Amino acid sequence: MERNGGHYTDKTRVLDIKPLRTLRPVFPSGNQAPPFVCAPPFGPFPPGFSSFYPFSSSQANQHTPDLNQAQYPPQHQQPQNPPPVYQQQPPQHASEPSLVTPLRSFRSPDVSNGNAELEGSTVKRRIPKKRPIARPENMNFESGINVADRENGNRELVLSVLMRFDALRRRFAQLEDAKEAVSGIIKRPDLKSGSTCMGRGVRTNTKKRPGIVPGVEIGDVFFFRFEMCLVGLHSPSMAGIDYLVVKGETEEEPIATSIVSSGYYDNDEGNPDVLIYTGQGGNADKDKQSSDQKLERGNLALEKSLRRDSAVRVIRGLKEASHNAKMYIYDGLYEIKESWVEKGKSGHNTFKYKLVRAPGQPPAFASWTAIQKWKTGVPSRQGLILPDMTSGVESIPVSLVNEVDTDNGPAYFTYSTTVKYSESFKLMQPSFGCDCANLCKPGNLDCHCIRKNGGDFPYTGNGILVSRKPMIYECSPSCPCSTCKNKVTQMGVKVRLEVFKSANRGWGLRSWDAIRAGSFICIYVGEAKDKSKVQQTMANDDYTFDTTNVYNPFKWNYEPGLADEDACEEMSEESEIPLPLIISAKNVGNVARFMNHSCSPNVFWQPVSYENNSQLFVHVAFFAISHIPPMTELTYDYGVSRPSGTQNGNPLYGKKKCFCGSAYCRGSFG
DNA sequence: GATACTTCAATGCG
DNA sequence: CCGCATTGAAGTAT
Repeated sequence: MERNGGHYTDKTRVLDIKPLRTLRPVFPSGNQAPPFVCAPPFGPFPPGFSSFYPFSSSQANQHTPDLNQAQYPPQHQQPQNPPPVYQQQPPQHASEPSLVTPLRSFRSPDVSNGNAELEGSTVKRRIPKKRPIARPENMNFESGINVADRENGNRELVLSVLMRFDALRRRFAQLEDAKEAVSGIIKRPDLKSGSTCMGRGVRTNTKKRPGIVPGVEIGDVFFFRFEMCLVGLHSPSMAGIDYLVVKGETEEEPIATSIVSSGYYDNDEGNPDVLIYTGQGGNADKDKQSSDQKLERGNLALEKSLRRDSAVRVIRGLKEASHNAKMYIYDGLYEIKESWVEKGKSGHNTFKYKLVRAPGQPPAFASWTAIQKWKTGVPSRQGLILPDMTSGVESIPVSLVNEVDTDNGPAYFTYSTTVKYSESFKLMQPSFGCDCANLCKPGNLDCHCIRKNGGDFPYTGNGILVSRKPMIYECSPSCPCSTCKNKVTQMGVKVRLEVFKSANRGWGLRSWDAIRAGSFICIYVGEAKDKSKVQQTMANDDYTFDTTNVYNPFKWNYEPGLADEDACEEMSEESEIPLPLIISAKNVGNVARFMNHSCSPNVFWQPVSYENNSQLFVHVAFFAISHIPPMTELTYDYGVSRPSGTQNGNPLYGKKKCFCGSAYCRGSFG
């Protein structure tokens, strides 16, 4: 039950800066990509690292020691006056050619080997394929998860399993999308990925148990039933009741461990701590009439749990009214208070169970219901300063909220959704889009834009990024493919965000909506400049994104050893930008300027380029690393600025003290 | 151990 | 945007 706010490392020791463990230059020479060794794919997570921290400000305040802000001013903060005025800037169009001066060129893509190379990028990132064809008989796949950890997990492992599942699922979805409908085999990428992970031992908490599951935290969100199977939260792939047979006084009897409430039956919306749950079975099937439910299996288990006062885990299935997003949120332990039999809609008997949430648990489902109400405006969000700090520039409002002190907003800046390019970014060469008629179909290798991505369509059908890459090429506004899905980062923010005052790190960014792994969040807006032509002091400003920083590499993509197709070669995931780019959001920016640093981030940045008016632009786009529960602060790794030329393999230290609170905190950043 | 059965999934089609 | 049919895999029961 310990959330990250409750357990801080001793910040007085921050001065004693540790070496940055796995830091590597972002442009390593040679083929040094580490072989996959089954470490957690995205930097280790501390066992208690966390997730859902709804209404965190008040809770955090209770537990957070004074972190001596006078001595270590929070990152990112500008002088607080004058009062905030969020002047909006009209969307920038091609009518301002002098401002929209593009980047230097890319070499025309080398389509022959399916790999677009950037000019000025001297390092060829392709890693020679060493793996044999990934067939079960000649594969020697090891999950890297030992027997003990597979039985009883931990936070790090749970997050790792979820990431590996979803990376594989996205890849299967990508492969399916690319096939013609006739030969498409992978109709259910979730099942395919899930059963692959099961078979290869990419799972944890296989020991079934009632109560707490190690590494799974209240408020965790899931988007597929299989995700809950793999981490041992709820093992049936479809059924709603999970149970376990234990020794009773006289004979063996089942007790319930967890239930999924999909909202299929009517739920009492009144009190989020109470759940009336309907037993299983009795439903009409294609060759079966509906019938009375029987006191067996899950129904019997719930009855026995009631007798034994044994609490069950409850997972709430949620459907957001606005769009079709279905998801699950783990809402902790409930006690079964009573049971009865009731006539269902079909006139047959159904079992009913009244469950009441155990006290003392952090809110999860209750927070979600509260957020749904905020969206209607009644009651309004507590601590609201501005309902939309973008003044309508974003299609979805961005709230400005302060629940911790009297600060009424960050310093003045101009909100914009488009990057301003300075004169120094002249394209040396024109660039071309594709000539697809209506939309660019995945798998269509005649599409120039798809070929620039190495033959892969970078996003799944619902706009989720499949893999990290040195560069993503999107279709451009001037491509004729008007309804094309390869324009994800050009369509603006799609999640309901809020800028909030954090307890110890100034303003931060978080989302009212749950965010799926791989979802686009926003781009980094500001004034883009060639760093080599800018004074050093400018580059050191707060509110600056610097692509030349040294970033901690991490593994996010699917593992070729898990995908059962042989064509995959392991590509570098690390970003590759053709010139030292800095983006200053000091005067002009968007929500990205409020995202804080963390050494265990939940967001990564990815270079994305697309052409406009025959000129190529590079953007820094942010995507979710893992599923992010509502109200969890969004953070990315700021990296460490590179001292000019004097690196010599010595560990690099950031200039700012880090307050991310992660057990894997490097101590500094920036 | 094989195999049948159960199951509040997820998708795509009309 | 929906209702419906289709396909589905783990775990349990036989």
